Amino acid sequence: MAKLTPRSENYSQWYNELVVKADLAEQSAVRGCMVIKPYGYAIWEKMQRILDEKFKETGVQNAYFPLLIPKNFLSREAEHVEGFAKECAVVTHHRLMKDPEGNGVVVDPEARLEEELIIRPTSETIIWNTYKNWITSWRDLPILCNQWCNVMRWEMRTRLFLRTAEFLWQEGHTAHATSQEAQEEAIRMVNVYADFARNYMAMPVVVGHKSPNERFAGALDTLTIEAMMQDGKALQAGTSHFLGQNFAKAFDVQFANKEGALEYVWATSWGVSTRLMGALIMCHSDDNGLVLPPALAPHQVVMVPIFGSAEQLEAILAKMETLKARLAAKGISVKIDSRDNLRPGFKFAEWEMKGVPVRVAIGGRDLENGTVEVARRDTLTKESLSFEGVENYIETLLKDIQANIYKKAEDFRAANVQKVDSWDEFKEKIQNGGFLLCHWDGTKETEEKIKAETKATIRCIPEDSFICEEEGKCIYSGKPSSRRVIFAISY
RNA sequence: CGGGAUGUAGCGCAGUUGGUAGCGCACCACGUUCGGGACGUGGGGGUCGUCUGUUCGAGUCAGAUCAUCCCGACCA
Repeated sequence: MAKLTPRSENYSQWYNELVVKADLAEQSAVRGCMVIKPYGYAIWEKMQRILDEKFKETGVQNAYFPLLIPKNFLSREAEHVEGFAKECAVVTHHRLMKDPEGNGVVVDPEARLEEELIIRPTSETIIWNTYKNWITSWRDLPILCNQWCNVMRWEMRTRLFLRTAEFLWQEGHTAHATSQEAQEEAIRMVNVYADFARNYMAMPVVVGHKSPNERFAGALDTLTIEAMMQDGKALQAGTSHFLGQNFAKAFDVQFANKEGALEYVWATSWGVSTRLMGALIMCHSDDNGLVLPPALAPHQVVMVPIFGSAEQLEAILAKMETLKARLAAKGISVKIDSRDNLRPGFKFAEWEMKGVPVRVAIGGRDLENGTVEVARRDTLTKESLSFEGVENYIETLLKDIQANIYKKAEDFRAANVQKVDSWDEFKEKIQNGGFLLCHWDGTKETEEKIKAETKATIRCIPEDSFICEEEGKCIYSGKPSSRRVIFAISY
C-alpha cells in the first residue's frame, strides 16, 4: 500500500485501497454496489449483535417488511417523496422472455406491472401502511419495531461503505400515543447510537439536532451523531427522527384514546447502516492499515508461530492452544495463524493491515526462555513477557487499546474544533477541515448561501458536547444568535 | 448529466514508425529458508472491452459503442 498519511490529498485513494487490502469489501460487478467480504462482514455482524441487544433492552422487537413498495405509497407524504424520488430503483415488469431475435433474454412487454413497485430506499411508507392495521386503541401503543435489511438508493457517485447504491442497515419505526413519548423515544435511540459509537467503535461523536435543511424528508426533528474523520471531514454516523404525525396522517393511522376520541399516532424512525464500517475505518486507520477497537475486532488476538522445523511448530502450537484456551475463558477471541507457506514477517504485516489489536508471537527463543512476544496494533510497540500469566496482561491490554484509540480520536477532534466569529476567517479555515463552532441566524437562506460558497453545512446544533449557548452574531448575516452550531465539510 | 482519464493474464502495468504479446506480483511443483512483507529452478494462465472499417497484416491507425475510475451536481 502506498504510504499515504490520512490527511494527504489522496485520502480517497488511500481509503479505497485500505478497504480492499484489509479484506473488508470490494466493488461488485453491479453499478455502485459492493461485495462485503467475510472479514468485513464479521465486523458488521458484531456491530449488529451489540446494537440488537441494546435495542431489545429498550423494548424494541425485530420484524420484517417487504422489499418492494407500491409507487403510490411513496407519494402519500409530500416531503418524503420529494426527498427520495430522484434516487429510486423501479420494478416495472415481472417476467422475461426469450428474445425473438435470438439475443438471449428480453423483458416481456406483456408482463408490465399495472402499478410499478419501488425498491425500498427506506421503509416508512410500507411500515405505516401496515401499522394502520395494527392500531385501533391506545392499548395497542406503543409499537416498537426494528428491521435489519437492505435498502437501495440510486446514488450518482458511490464509495465503498460510505455511499453505496445498496446498503445494509437497521431501521427502527415506532408509534406512540403522545408527542412527548415519541420525542423521548427519538432521544433514547440517538443516545443508544452515541453510546455504541463511543464505547464500542471508540469513536467520539457529537449528539445534536439537524438544522431544518438537513432534516430527514418528512421529519419534524432529526437527531444525529456526528463524527470527525482523520481528514477533518464530518461524517453523519446515525440518525433518529421525530416524525410527528406526518406519516400517521398520510396513512390514516388513528387510535381511540382513553376518552374515546380519535387521535393520530406520533412516530419516530431511527437507523444506522454499513456506513458505520466506513466511519470505523476512517476514524482509526493509519499507514499500516486498519486499527480495530478490541470491542469489534473479529479476532482480538492473533498468534503467529515462528518455526524452523515441523517439530518446533508442533511445540509452539501446543503452547498457543494452551494460551488460546486461557484467553477464551476470559471471552477473548483468538486466531492462530499456523499457515506454513508464509513467513512471519508477511503475517505480521498482513494482520496489521487487518487491524487485529494484539499479536502474540512465539518462536524457538521463547520456547527456551518461557516467554512470548506481545505487540499492540495501536502503538505498534512490542515486548517480551513471561508465558505464565500473560493472559491477564492481554486482558488488560485490550482494555487499554480500546481506551487509547478513543482518546487518540478525541484528541484529534479537540485539536480540530474551534470557534470562529468572522466570515473571512470561516472561509479560510473551513477548507482545512475540522468543526467550526459559529453563530447562525437560524434561517434556511443563510445556511444555503454558506453551503453554496464554501460547501460547508451545519452538521448539528449540539446537544451533549460542544454546547455553547451565548449571545453573538451570525457569521454570515450578522443577525443575532443565541448559540453556536457546528459547521463542517462532510462526507 | 457536465469536465478529465482509462480499458492488454487474478491484480498492477509495458508494448517504439502496424509484423502475430511481454514484465512484476499472485498461482502450481520441487528444494533451500523462516524473530518484520524470502530465494532459486521449472510450470500453468490472454479471441489485447465490443463492433465496424483501413491494410497483405491491427494490441498499435480511424469511426462507433459499451464499461469503469476520478473531479462536480445528488445523498446515509
